[in-house]
Amino acid sequence: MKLEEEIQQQKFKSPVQKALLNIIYTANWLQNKQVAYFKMYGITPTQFNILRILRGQHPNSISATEIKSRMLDKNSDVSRLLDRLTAKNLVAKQTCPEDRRAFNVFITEKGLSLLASMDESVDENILSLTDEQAKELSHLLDISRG
Amino acid sequence: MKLEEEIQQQKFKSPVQKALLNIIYTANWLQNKQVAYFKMYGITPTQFNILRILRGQHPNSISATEIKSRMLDKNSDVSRLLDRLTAKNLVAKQTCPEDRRAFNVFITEKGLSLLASMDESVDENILSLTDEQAKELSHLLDISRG
DNA sequence: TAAACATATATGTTGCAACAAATATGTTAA
DNA sequence: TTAACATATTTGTTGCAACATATATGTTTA
Repeated sequence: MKLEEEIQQQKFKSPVQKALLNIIYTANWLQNKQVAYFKMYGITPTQFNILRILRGQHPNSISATEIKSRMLDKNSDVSRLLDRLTAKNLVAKQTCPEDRRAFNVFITEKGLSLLASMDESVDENILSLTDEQAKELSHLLDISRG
Repeated sequence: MKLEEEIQQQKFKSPVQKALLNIIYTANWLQNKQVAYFKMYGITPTQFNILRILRGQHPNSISATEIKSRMLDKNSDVSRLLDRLTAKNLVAKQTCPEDRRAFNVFITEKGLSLLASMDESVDENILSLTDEQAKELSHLLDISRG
């Protein structure tokens, strides 16, 4: 279904404005699907993003600042997000001996097995794109951010 | 800057998964820019979306349900969003005589002049795309939602 | 070495978002 | 015509998000 039909608007100021609305519309659509899926596992898409970042480092740990620099939403309140993940025993922290302001954060066994229990291919099955189309889309998005 | 650099991740499971992350990343990036801009006018991007929908109907009015069907985020809590806009006197409601469950919502003069005072071309200047690229991007996004 | 600055993280506050359920009105069909 | 269902919107509740500011530690430089 085209954007025009999804938001019942036939005319746009320009192709660029239409693309902007389309990005936001598509991201909301995606987000809503992801929220529904991740809810079955008791986490949010943002929390999933953090778990996946930490799994990439496993068995090493990284600081909250480094997590933030790798996150999809650079505005996230990492501190309290980690609190919630810690409360669920999905991640753990130790104060960093070299820099006592910082914490080393790592994913727990429980976090790893949560990820393992999830069908992460959902991620790929949500979007109806061929590899070629996906590459072109990523390229245009990269360009669009200047 | 490419997604790889933005989130410091070099490898992805597939081009499709990378495109998914890129959509979310770009939408967050966009959203953060818009929030900053609209804040100068005391509204949020979602509220702006509603005002623009209502301006498109002016001087007619539409119901909350119809507003929702035209919104970018189909999950919005339209009821309370309209409360907030009403409190700011940017929109107004009257109970609909034909269907007393519904309200007719319309934009006020104050709402119209707020929109007029804003430089709405920001919308178009945020994204660095040519018209051709924008069209191709919209097309790929339309496809991706299946 | 002490003051100024930078960095890492936490917290107080306010308001918005999400979910479920309620209310109120309208429509349909036995 | 009344019970069952559908639709339009509101509201209670809970928790998260955003913003500014605080705290604590580390680094630099006069």
